[in-house]
Amino acid sequence: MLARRTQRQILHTGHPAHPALPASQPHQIAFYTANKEIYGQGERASALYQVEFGAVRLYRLLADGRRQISAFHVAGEVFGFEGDGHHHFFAEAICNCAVRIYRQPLDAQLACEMLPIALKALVRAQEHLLVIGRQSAAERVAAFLLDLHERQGGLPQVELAMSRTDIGDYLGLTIETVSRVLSRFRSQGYIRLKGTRTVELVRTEALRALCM
Amino acid sequence: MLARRTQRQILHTGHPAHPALPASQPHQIAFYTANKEIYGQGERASALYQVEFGAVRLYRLLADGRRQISAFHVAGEVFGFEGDGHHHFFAEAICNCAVRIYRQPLDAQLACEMLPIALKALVRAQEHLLVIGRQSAAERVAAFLLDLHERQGGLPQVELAMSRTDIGDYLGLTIETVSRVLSRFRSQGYIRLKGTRTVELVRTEALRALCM
DNA sequence: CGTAATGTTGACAAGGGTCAAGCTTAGTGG
DNA sequence: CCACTAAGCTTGACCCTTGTCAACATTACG
Repeated sequence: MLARRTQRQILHTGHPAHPALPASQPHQIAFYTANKEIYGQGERASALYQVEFGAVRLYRLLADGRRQISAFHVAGEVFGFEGDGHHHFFAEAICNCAVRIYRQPLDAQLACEMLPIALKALVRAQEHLLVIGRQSAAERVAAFLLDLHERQGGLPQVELAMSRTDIGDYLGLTIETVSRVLSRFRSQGYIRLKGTRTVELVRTEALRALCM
Repeated sequence: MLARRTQRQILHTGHPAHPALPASQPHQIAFYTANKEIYGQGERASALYQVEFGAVRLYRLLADGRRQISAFHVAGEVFGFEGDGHHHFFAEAICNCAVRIYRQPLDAQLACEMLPIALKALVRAQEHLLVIGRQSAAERVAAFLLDLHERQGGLPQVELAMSRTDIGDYLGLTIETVSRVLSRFRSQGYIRLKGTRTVELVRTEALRALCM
């Protein structure tokens, strides 16, 4: 059903499934199919977005098409605050997903709510700089798997919403390198691959030791 | 004189040389000599810092000593907001420098002032991810020189406050690679080196073309 | 002026990128 | 329900950029 939608759909609701921004006014939910743009670089930033279900990627492009994904966002997470009134990044749906949109003036109360979210995003971005700037391919992939692992509640089964291309563009690697590292982790018994998008972490401590 | 100080010095003043945080209470200025720690990872975060003169580096370390500098801050810039009450990074003086320290409770007014600063830092960090994740050594160094160039008001002479080691740790490169790229830029006529810490940008447009 | 820290350059090695071929999976239509 | 196709993924061979190690040069400082 969702896969057939080519336009985004808007509907109104007052019952968020995840903790909503407390200061929130009436808001909308928008649905997007895989790879649909949520907003584009340079567009006027006029709202905050909270993922209801599915997953979203934020990225930037170089002139020749090289892409860096700066963050993935999953259910409950907020994105789209970008300061000076214009988006500096692209936001796209990774898979079919729903996004709650908050349009409201930036007042003191909203600033108080946004600040901790923005600071958390800042810490995440700066930690990611360490991963990309100073860690090897294996360390990056291990850190990525462990990050998803934690965000999915610590279950051994980790579901990858994103393609190898997305993972590569997030970690500053090529898809071939990502694939090779995953294959090596499997042959080392660190993980089991159940289909290309499901990873079972078998030796979590070994992965953790890798990226200390 | 300053170089002789081994402890930081505190003094009080009410006349900032740069735009201060408007909501500021009485505050202090602290002096640091080169390589002195301003705060450490894990320390309780209880203040905001504004560079009065000199330059500061923020960084993180891996267990084996690999270092990633996430940002340099120069006169007028604010740093040290880190959300959940603890610093996630180290802050150190690059050279002799003075830092204005604001200690005050986080209220709505302060949140309103901090939000745009935090968002700007976030955008900078995410842009830096693109540089480190997807650009070659030459592109990274070019982007770095142009960034300093702009922050120093567009003068052709760019003063490097930091060592090659710092530049390497900021760009995710080794000092040897940084040095080689600078030498190549010089032999290509893109820059002139007047001592190791002064770079004159001769063909700015060539550098700009490099990192598009 | 001498010493230590910092920076440069060269030779070599290795990690990861590129290109290409083949394999899997999911989606489509007969 | 199966076969076909296209997209996504894996694997191999090769190469290039950058890292490593080492020697030397330069600068800063006592």
